[in-house]
Amino acid sequence: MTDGETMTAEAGRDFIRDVVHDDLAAGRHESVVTRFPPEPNGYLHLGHAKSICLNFGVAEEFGGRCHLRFDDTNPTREEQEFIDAIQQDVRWLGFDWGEHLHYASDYFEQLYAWAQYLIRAGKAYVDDQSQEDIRATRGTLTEPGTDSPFRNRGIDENLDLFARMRAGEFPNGARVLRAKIDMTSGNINLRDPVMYRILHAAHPRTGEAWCIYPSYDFAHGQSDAIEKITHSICTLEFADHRPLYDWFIQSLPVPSQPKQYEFARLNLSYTLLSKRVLTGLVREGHVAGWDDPRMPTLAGLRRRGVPPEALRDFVKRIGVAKANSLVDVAMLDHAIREVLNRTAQRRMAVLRPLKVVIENYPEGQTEELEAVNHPDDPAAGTRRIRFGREIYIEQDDFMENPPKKFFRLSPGSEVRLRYAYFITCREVVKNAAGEVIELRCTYDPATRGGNAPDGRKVKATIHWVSAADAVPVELRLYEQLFKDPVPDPADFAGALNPHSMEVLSGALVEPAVVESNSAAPLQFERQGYFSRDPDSAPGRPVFNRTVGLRDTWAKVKSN
RNA sequence: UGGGGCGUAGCCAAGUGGUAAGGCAGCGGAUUUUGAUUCCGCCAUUCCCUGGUUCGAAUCCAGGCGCCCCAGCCA
Repeated sequence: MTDGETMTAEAGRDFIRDVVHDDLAAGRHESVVTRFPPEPNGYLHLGHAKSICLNFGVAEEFGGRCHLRFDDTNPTREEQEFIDAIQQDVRWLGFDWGEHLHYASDYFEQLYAWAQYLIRAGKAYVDDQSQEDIRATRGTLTEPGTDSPFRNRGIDENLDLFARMRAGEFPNGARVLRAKIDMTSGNINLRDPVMYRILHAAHPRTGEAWCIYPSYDFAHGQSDAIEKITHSICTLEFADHRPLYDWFIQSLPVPSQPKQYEFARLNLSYTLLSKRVLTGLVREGHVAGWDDPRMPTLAGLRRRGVPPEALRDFVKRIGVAKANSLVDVAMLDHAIREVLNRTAQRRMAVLRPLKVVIENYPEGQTEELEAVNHPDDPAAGTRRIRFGREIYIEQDDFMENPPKKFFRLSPGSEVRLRYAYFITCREVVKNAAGEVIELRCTYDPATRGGNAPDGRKVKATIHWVSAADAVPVELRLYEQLFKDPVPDPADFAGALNPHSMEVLSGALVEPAVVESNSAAPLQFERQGYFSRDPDSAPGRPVFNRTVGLRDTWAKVKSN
C-alpha cells in the first residue's frame, strides 16, 4: 500500500488504524513502527493471531514496519523451543519482520544503565523488604499503601546495593529495585513498582550473564523507545500500566516517545485461549503436544489443515475494539470453509463403507471415468477414476425404511453415482444379526457420466469408491476440545479437570477409504474438508478434518 | 466517592447531532452431478436505563444500572 488514497480508504476500519492515520496525517511520525512482542513461554494461539495481524497489518497498510520482539525478561519460564516455534508460526501466518528480529534481552545493559539513571535522579531505590512485606504494604484496591522503610535510602547506597545485586551477592528475593512514585496512588501499578528482581537462573539467550532481570514494566516501554516504535499496541489488561509506561518514558533519556494503545483480546466460544491452560494441557498429557490438531494454537490449526489465509480473514472479520466479546467459533469455521471451498480439490471418500454389487455390470470389467477436481475451477483439471462391479458407498447414504424427505438410496430407488451411472437398489443383504452388509443393485449403461438420455431425473447424487481401487486411510474427525461454550479457566487451576473437556483423542473412523491419497487439503465430498497429517505414515495416510460440512441431511434423519 | 476499561440484533461490529453499515448465525426461495457451493429475499421504529438540551440524540449533558481488568519479585 503506497498511495495516499488507498491508505485513507484502508484507514478507519478500527480505532487503532484511525489513530495511526491521524498521527501520520498530522505529521507526528514519518512512518508507523509497530511490534509483536510475545514472551517465549509457549506456542502462539488464535489470540496471538489477532495481535499479529493487527501489528503487522497496520504496518503494512500504512507503509511502515513491524518488529518481532521477544519479551524475554523472565528466564524461569522461557525456552529456545518457543522462540523457534513462534518465528515459524508468524512466518506461516504470512508476515515478515525483515531485519527486525529483536529481544528485550538485547537491551539488558542499556536498561541497567537507565535504572542507575533513575536512582541518581532519586526516582528509584533498592528495597530490602521481603516479598510478603512488599505485598502487605502495597495496600489494597481501596486502601493506599505505605512507604517502605528503605524508600529514602541515599543515592550512593542505592547505587552500591544495585551493583551488588547485579554482582550476585544476594539470593533470589533478597532485594528488589523499585521505582519511587506514589504509594497512595489509586492505580496500584504506580505504588512503587518493582523494576528489577534477583533471579539466579539461566537465560536462553544471555545464559548466566545476569542474575537480575528487569520486570515487564521496566523493560517494555524502554524497548519500544529503543526500537523507535511509534504505536505500542497491547491488550486491555495493560491499560492500567499506561501511566507507568509513560512515567518511565518521561523520566528517562530515551531516544523516542512511543505511545501505548489497548484493544480487547480475543475470546472464542468453546475455546480456551490462555497460555497457562494450554501449557497445562500439554504438560499433563491431555493432548499430544502444542500442535495437537485440537489445540487452538497456530501449530495445531496448521496441522489440522487450516490455511493461514483463513486465519487472516477471520481476524479481519472480528474487528478490533475495546469491548469484551466472545466470538462464535462459527465465525472461524466460516472463514476456514470459505478458503477451503475455493481452493481444496475434491475427492470421493467413504467413512463407513457399505458394499454395493452391481449385478448387471460384467464381472472382471472395469472402466475409467472422468471427474473434475474442482466444480468451480476448470483450471484445477480433471482426473480419471476407475469404476467396477463392486463399489463402496457411505452407510448413511442408504436407508432401508427411508423417511419422507430422504432422497438417497433405498430399496427400489434410483440415485446417481457421481461421475458414473444411475443405479437402482434391487436387494438388501443382511447378516445373521439383521444388519445390512451389502446391497445388490443394477445400473443403467445409458447413464454413463451421470446423465440420462431420456431426461429422467434423480433426486440425489451420492459418492462412491471402487472396491478394487480404494485406498485405506484414517480419517480423523477431531471434535472440539471443550464441551462448554465458555470453558471456565478456573476448572484448570492446578490440575486440569477432565470433566470440562471432551476426552476425544482423535476419533478414528475405520475402515475409511478414499479414491486417492493425494496431498491435502482436499474436500472429501459429503464428508468435509480434510488435510493430510504431516505425521501420517506413507502406507496408511492420515487425514485430519478441518471443518465439517454443514450436516444438512442430518435433519432428515432426525425428523 | 480506590483506579482503569466497556455496554448498538443470538454473536462480532460500523456509526461521533440529520433519522441504525457490513459479517456470522438463523429463516424463506431459486439453481445444483456434493442435501455442499452459488444466488436472491427476510431478520434492531431502536442503540443498558431514566431524565435533560435540541427542530432533530445511539451520538451532547446529568444521574443511575450492569459487565470486565488491577492488590506477581508473571507478561
